Amino acid sequence: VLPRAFYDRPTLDVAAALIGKVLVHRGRAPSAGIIVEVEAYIGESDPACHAAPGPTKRNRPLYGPPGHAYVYLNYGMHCLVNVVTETTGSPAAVLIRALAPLDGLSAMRRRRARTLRDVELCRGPGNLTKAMGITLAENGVDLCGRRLLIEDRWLDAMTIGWSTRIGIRVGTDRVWRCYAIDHPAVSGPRLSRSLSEPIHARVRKVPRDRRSV
DNA sequence: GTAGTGATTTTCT
DNA sequence: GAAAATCACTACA
Repeated sequence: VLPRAFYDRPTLDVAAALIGKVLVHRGRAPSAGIIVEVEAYIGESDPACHAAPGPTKRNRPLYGPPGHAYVYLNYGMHCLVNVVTETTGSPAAVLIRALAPLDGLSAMRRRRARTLRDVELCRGPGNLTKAMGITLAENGVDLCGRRLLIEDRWLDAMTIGWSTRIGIRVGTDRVWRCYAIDHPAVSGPRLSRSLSEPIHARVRKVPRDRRSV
């Protein structure tokens, strides 16, 4: 299980290191999935970060200690889960956007739809919380506890790439989306080897010091 | 595969 | 009262 020190670092480092780690929810019906896509939201100067207006009741977990969950309701119907990074008082987090399902697939189908293929179960930030059974009840929980946590398992290496963040109207200039290249469970437009020019012109290879697994 | 549209509720102004 | 870090559905190529 990742210790608090893992989250107590620059957010982009945490984002890159999360790809290939395993999100585990031990709820009523335990489930787990490999993280394949994340986005960083950093500080009050980031217009897309919920800390942009300064401290409010809603964004309180962002200002709290690292290694806690920040779950909120988006568009009135989807729960989105973030992991809080950086030291107390420094509001930043990494949004989990997609997982490759690993354990508890039948529970995921029960919570979503029985007909879905494996790679569709946790593709998209709203979809993954539904599949994993993560709700507003998990807002603020300590990821160093036993209910909701992230594990470092012995898994195959993944090649990661970066792009601009998707699904937002502001702050689209920052290249803070990190994902496993060519993984079918990644949401949104994905790189295709068949295209001579990548869909995301801003995708680049990750620097050696940001490479994970 | 892409494009358009509506659901729905919390938060903050 | 507007906006929001989305999704599923439809139509169409």
